[in-house]
Amino acid sequence: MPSLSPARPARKRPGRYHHGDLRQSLLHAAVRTIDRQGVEALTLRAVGAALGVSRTALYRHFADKDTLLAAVAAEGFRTLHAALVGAWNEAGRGLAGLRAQGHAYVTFGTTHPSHYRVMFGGYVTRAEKGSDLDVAGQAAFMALLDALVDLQQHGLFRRDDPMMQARYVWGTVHGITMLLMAGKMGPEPPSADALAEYTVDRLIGALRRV
Amino acid sequence: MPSLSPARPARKRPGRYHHGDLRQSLLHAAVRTIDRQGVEALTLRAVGAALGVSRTALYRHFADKDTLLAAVAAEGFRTLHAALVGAWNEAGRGLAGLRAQGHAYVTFGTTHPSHYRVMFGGYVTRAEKGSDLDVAGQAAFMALLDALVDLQQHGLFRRDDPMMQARYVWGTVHGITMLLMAGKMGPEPPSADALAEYTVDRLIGALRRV
DNA sequence: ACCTGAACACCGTTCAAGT
DNA sequence: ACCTGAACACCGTTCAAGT
Repeated sequence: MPSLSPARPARKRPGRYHHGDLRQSLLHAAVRTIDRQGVEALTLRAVGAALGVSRTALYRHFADKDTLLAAVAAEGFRTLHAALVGAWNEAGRGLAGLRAQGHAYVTFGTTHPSHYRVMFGGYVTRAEKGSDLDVAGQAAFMALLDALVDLQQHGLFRRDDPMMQARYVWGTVHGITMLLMAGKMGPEPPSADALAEYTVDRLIGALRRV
Repeated sequence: MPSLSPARPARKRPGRYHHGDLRQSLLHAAVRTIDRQGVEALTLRAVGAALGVSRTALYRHFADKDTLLAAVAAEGFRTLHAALVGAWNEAGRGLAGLRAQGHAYVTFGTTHPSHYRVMFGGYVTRAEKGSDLDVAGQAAFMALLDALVDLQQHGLFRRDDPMMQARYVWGTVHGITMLLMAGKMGPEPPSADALAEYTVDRLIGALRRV
């Protein structure tokens, strides 16, 4: 599982010419900046400066700012995917597995709000089909879809179109997570856990075999 | 119901000194630009130019760009509020009323994607309590909350915390709307109406009195 | 291959000055 | 009260040049 709050990436030693693994360092530096100051505040100049590298060095590794953000989003989806698969298996699959996925999803969002906003905030405008980002996003979605199919096959969930079920569940946890992060859950918002608990309860009620 | 796609706002007559209702015109010009080119592409310079006015004239009416966007978001919430109240009443309240609200919500988002993104995309960073934006957002939320309380009182919905129910329902339709708008509903996404229909069906199933 | 520094075409915002 | 024009401190991106 890729780390989302990496240790400080190495600065270039002033004398040396090559940085080393600049691409990976650029990614980490961008993530750090976003985590601390938000997506809007991210400037390529600051990223370069944090690594002791010129502001144009980045263009050797990313076509532009959008591509850098796409890489951040892809990393986020990979981490989310790992969290969902882990939750499902560690909870022993079944209804408990889906509950665990629901909690894992909300927790991922609230503990990595900046990553989450890059993933879903529309900052990445060109998500080409087959791209790293596209593949990572699909994989995360599949972790949920697989769980729902499993529940259907065990006769626990209603047997309608699994894709439609997955869209519904994903939309629900996504919306809850977004509103919670945006502070739009009212003046005295419930905790992330309480909200996730209520959400999972209702979701299961909505999809249970009748 | 305030219009979200206003007619072209009047340009200043070159000779004249005063523009007239500049504040309203600025707002309309901003909305037009956002609808056509997205939030990222909105520049104060372009807004001024569209009205035949200097780019700093805006600062007489809005403290800064953030305040302008907050006004756009507030206008969006007022329109959404009107749509939700209208849907509820025109459908004759009850379960049909809630179904209509669900459709109205998704329709509002998909037909005004740019507005929707300003409202929920985190572009407005300072939503002060008691501000125009805050009040408009609360009012829209109340339209949903009122509907749920009504359904509870008629014995149709389970009698748990109405606020929690409202958060859940809002989160669900919000998430569905966002993912649909962002093109994250898969390679062959269902129509907005089909998605809204499925969503409303499941929501009612989740909240029905047992 | 990889990095640099100057340059270009943009931004939001401030401010003294005009009417 | 309302608007202007120049100026300031920023951006992302390009490109010829260096190692």
